[in-house]
Amino acid sequence: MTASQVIKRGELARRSGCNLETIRYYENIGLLQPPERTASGHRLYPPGDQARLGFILRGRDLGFSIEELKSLLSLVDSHHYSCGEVQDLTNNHLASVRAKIDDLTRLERTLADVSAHCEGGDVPECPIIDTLFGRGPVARS
Amino acid sequence: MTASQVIKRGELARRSGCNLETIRYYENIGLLQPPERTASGHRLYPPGDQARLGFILRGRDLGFSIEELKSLLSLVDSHHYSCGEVQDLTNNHLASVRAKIDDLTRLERTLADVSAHCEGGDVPECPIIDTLFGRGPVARS
DNA sequence: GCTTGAACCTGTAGTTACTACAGGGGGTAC
DNA sequence: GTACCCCCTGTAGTAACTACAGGTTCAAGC
Repeated sequence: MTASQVIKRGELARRSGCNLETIRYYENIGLLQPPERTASGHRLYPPGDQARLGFILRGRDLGFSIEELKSLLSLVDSHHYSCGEVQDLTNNHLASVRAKIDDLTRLERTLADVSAHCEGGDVPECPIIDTLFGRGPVARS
Repeated sequence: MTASQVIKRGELARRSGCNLETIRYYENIGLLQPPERTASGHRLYPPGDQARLGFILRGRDLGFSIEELKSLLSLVDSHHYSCGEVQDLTNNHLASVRAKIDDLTRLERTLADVSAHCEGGDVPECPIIDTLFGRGPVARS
């Protein structure tokens, strides 16, 4: 961990693949601590901050919300979290992902069903439009 | 279609199950036409408007975006749409729903995997945290 | 030493699809 | 007449960014 590992915002964005503005946004909402600055005000990120941003980005990739990540990071910051607490948060999140998949799967079946009833082509009657007007075979859930 | 079928916004909200404010929102963004008003400015919705709101709500239930519904409604309003155009819009939407399901399913597998590696309990080492820090077995996609 | 251009700084507005609120007017029942 | 609900308007808040305007600062080349 030498001084050469301290980088500015642009370089952090490049290395992490994160949008430049998003880094500032994460600082504004308290997900990233305000880093040290140069005399002229440029932000300087040590390796610890780089790892923390990586944590956040992987968490977002896994669909954790900002609030969930705040909870996870405050556990990490406390240095005395238990594996059970982390697993609870993860399992709650997993349950909501599964619920979303179920919703979308039902949606997909309905859409496929309604589209299958449609002959396409140039006719001016359309069972999809009928469905949306509540006249068709597929009702609003 | 008698005059008694003309209703005010609150009644339309109750009958449709739509939030009161949402009706005004749909008018603001051009999904619903500005209705007739009483002398004192209260909105009056005839059955046609009630059916149109039903169309919009069923469309939203099926996951169509506001922009997609604008396209569908402008087809309907043109009175010379073809079934094929409607089916194209529906199939595009269906494809994006399926893509979302695929994304979430991959997510679900990763989360289930990472949670399964975690023993829970009071130990201070956690494979979920390790994963998020990029030290674990599950990499960022 | 000077110039150029990229990188950085700030605050603010836009995105989606609503939802909620403040502050006021209208309608009706008692 | 007064209580109370409904309706009106404009505006701000939500999630998670992204983009922009308008202004410094840095680093390289001459």
